[in-house]
Amino acid sequence: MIAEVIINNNARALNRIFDYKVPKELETKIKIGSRVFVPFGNGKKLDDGFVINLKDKSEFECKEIAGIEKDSLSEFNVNLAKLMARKYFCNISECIKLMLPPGTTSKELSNREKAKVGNFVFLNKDKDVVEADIEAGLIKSDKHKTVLRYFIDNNIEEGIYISDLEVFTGVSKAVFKTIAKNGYIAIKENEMERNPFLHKAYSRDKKKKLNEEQIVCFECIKSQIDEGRHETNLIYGITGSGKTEIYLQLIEEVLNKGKTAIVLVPEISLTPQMVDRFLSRFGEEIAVLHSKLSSGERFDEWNKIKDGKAKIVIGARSAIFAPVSNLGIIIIDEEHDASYKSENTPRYNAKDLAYYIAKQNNVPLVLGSATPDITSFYKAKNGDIKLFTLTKRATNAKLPEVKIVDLRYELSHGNKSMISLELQEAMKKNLKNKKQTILFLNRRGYSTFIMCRECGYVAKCKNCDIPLTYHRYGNTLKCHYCGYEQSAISICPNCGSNKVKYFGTGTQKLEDEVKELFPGITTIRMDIDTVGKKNSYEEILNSFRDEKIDVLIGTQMVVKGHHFPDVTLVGVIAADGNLYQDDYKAVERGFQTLVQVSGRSGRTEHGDVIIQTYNPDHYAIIDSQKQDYDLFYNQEINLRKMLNYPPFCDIIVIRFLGKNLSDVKKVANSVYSKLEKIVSDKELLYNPVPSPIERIQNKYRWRIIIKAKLTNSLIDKINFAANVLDYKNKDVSIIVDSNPNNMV
DNA sequence: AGCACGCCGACT
DNA sequence: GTCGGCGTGCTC
Repeated sequence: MIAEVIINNNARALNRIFDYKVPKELETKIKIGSRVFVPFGNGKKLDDGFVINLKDKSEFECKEIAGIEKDSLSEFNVNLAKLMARKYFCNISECIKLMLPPGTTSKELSNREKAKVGNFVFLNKDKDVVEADIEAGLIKSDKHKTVLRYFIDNNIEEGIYISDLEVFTGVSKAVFKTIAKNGYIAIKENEMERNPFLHKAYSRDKKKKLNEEQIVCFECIKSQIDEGRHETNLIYGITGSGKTEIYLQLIEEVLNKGKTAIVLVPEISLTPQMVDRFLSRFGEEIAVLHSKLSSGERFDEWNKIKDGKAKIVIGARSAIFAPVSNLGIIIIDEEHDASYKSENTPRYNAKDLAYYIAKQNNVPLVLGSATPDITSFYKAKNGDIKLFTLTKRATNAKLPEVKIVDLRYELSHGNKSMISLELQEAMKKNLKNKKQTILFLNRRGYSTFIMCRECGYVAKCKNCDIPLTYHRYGNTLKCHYCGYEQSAISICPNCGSNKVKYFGTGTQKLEDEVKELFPGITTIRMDIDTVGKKNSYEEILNSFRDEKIDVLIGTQMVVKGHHFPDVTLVGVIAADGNLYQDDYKAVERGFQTLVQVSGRSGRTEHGDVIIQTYNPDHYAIIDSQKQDYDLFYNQEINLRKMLNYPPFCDIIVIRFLGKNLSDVKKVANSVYSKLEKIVSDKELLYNPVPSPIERIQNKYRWRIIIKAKLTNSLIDKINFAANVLDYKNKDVSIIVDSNPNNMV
């Protein structure tokens, strides 16, 4: 018996099959999807790999499989990984990794199996004490220090699996015993199953009565569940129209049939409040997968699913790979959200995969949004997916009143502030009524542009082609792409003049301006600079609500989720930022953001929204003022058709990155000339050009764009022309991405 | 990716 | 002489 094995390695050159003999004693155990270790190359160490096929003979002289590991993959997942590798231009092993228990894919794991006995390690002394002892030189062994530092640096409070600790620190169990003897750590057997909800009190919530629109939708999808039939459904319903209640009742149907459910939500809306909603309906039958879980927690959740203890999985994008058995439904909430598309290898789109998985399993896929993805809505209009429209709000709240302020007028009438007179008045009124205000500005920092007015010099990052942003805290200039930092300048490094001026407004300056305009008010700022630590996103929003802070100032982060009953005014400081980007999705995203941020105002009583813009005539702005998605859709889809953008084709971006500009150009041109010879005239191929930001982190970036349906034949052509192995001596990486979120 | 092989220059 | 730089090629 011969096994076809994929080596677990990201190297492009190893993305192919290697044949191995299956030893007699493993013949009954081995199957497609088995994780095995095999001798590979000249190294004495065994590599790990995955069996993707079994056959009788091989044309090669084969080595023998050395052993089989406990983790394995389903045959379904093997096929999914193959399909993904092809469609997303990456290695099969990179796709398989998404489907394995988290934290089990690193190389040194061959002895993991016996280590997985459930021993937990805890820090036994106060962090400060341990830190002080290290500083004082009381702990001499480097290994001891490594282990203790690991606890301190990663803030591990609830203990960690002993096997994980071995892997993460590279220190063996024997050493842990010594450290335990010295009293710094404690090793406890099977102390507990960590449960992220352990300390959470939740109340049981009864199901709500559905209105007529909801019933139509529910019954139709229920019939798909009953009949074991795949169908893609789009629930298009304004905020508060009760989409979640439909999800909950559909899940109940699925559970009654002994099946399981996957619910995908955008990472940012995976909040305790959101999870509470599911918890209070279904109790602890749910597993939650998101980026804030520690590796141990993540591993626990994964096993809860695998063992069938959890029947409902809620998670961000990668939860689509959760190891559920007997799947009954897939739900994707806020389906328009950009986070469903991965911007790292494998650059998969969870929505496409959900469609494939649901179809293969004969279960319904449910998409929900108040502002659906243009492509989804197009498919719904065409009848490819079923459309359900919810127009009635469950609560009686009315939509807020939205006003547009023309910033050109403000400027010409001498108002240099970023806050228009109209917004100032509205804020004044709101403050007087003791209500809360949210100000949205998608630029962080203090000043966003630093220029010498004598010679025109602009302060730019030394690693990227990007102007630096001034941050008042620390008096530094920062690059928002690579994180480069330097101290602020007052004298031009080019001409020596002192006429260096700081232009542009970020959230920090806006906060200052607000405080100046309204002395004595309380403000809180939310952007990457204030949201860093675990949970602090939640903390900021909680203190905004609970401490009744007057004004919340934030970037994109303030747009989503959260009911703030006392917010009756939302101000959008500059709505234009994104509308004219070199990106076909920019306008769609701009519209969605404006509608969503407007939705923060007046959740329980009358609310106002003021949108400031230099382009008051832009349809995205006008339509968001009217909060009219259908109108926006009609204009946008016409434009997409005219310009031949998705959904009428796919946009495939081939990126070339490298330290040496001429090599980057050379490779791009060479790939282009290969493509030129093989693409059909329906596949529009564009010349290699520099990316909008030509250099980031000292790497030059060029790109080729193809506008065409990404068919299997086009995939083959691209794989042929953009083969990295042809150029490996040039040190240029080639990344292929279809329908990316942004084109930078 | 890692590792060996092999072909060159520069040192105890 | 031989140590070690890294370009090339292979892994069932």
